[in-house]
Amino acid sequence: MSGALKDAAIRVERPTKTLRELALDKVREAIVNGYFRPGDRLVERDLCAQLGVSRTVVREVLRHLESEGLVANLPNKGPIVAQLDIEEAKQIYEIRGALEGMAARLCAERGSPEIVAALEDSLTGIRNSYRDNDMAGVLANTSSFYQTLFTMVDRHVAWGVVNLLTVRINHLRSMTIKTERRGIEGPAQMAKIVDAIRRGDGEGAQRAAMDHVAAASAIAEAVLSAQKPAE
Amino acid sequence: MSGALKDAAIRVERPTKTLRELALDKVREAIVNGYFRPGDRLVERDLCAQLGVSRTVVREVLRHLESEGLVANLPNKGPIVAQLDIEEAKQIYEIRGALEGMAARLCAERGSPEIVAALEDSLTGIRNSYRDNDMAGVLANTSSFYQTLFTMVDRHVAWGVVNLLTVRINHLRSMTIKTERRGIEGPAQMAKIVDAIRRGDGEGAQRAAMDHVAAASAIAEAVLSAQKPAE
DNA sequence: AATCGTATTATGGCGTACCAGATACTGTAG
DNA sequence: CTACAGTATCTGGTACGCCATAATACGATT
Repeated sequence: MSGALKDAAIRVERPTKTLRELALDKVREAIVNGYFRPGDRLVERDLCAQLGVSRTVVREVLRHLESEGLVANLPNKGPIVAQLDIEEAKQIYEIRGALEGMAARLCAERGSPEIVAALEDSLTGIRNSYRDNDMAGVLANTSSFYQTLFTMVDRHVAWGVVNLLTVRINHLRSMTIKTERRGIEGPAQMAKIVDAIRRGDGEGAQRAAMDHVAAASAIAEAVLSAQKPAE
Repeated sequence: MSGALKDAAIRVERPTKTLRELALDKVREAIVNGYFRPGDRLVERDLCAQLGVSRTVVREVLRHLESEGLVANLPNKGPIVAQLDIEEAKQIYEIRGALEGMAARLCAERGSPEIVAALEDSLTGIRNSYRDNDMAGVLANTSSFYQTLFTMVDRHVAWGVVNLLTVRINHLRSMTIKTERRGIEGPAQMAKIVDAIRRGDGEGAQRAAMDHVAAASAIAEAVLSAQKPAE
């Protein structure tokens, strides 16, 4: 074990990203940023030109995004950017609630001060970002908040699932955090989670986490249904 | 709307499975059936020959399986069949517990007799399959039991997540159901879920579902740790 | 003989060209 | 103005080739 760690420390960390991974990130970014809009067709050969890579790479990227749920494939028509159905979004929030609630409960039952400290770090990061109007910072710190929630109790698989689902609602997230009062209520709800964890109150931590997600879900639903008629 | 339905009814249901999907199913089957063992290298050109398709297709299939977690990609080495780590398996069972518990609770709160009827159908199917020693039937009926649990309350996304995770532990499942007494205890636990749903007892249904998964997890852990030294 | 450097091989990563089938568009003839 | 045929577009799929890298085998030098 310690030997393996020593090796890992010495290992020359060559950024051996394959072209495919780079392209994957680019396209995913383009989708979540809204450069490609939901319903847009993703023409393989056009993507080749825009990305400067071959069809082989583009096709693999499209397959990957398809299995992530960001891209849908119409038979004999080709891939399009997946539409985010409001029903689906609600389900994704519900699942996140279940899993984040579970993780919060586990954190509370673990009763480790490091967890509380790490969570509070992220939380002050969120507050500062809100104060500076740095929305990217809010997202990043929120993400790291949940990451510690999951990984401090070694729930990497659940964290992976949450991430997988989150990319599908990413542009929703960037809209909900801009909502009025979210800069106050969001951190307050998260502080409740941290408080319950500090008290070792598993039940309360779970409920607080689920409440927080439920609030986000409600905002997302409002945003989405307000936006729907405009399309 | 009715026009669309009529069209759908008339539509000639051509099995428009693309070659890629066929190959995907074949390889996935081969992995979960144990034809490819965990740790085996999956050499692209060999797979081309065995499947009778081109490298492009094989590569897309490998990417897909990679994002399903069935295949791992070693940098500069290539794809291998993913090893199922015991820790990961436990986490998968835990997530299933959370989601299936959620679905069971929703079913109970819905209070619809159709749900109970459908679940009992699957349950008798499981009992009959156990009686006939038809293990494939057990798996199929168990799957349909959970499918109704999720889809009758329109939780298709959660059902997708559960399916995604389940393929990774599929060979575990086929071992746990063969365990002694599982033919009695398994259906009994599931009957408890159905009972709670019939009573409209959401809390009880959730707990029963989580108990059932926990039991499966414990058996899987025993099987896996007994098997580990042999490797 | 041991070690170091080099050639070979296996394999994945990537690109290009080509064909078939489906679909959407377009222009022409009746 | 309509119907039909032809055409362009696009994906699905295949074949082939090139390059980079890792591992292994082999040979040369000290």
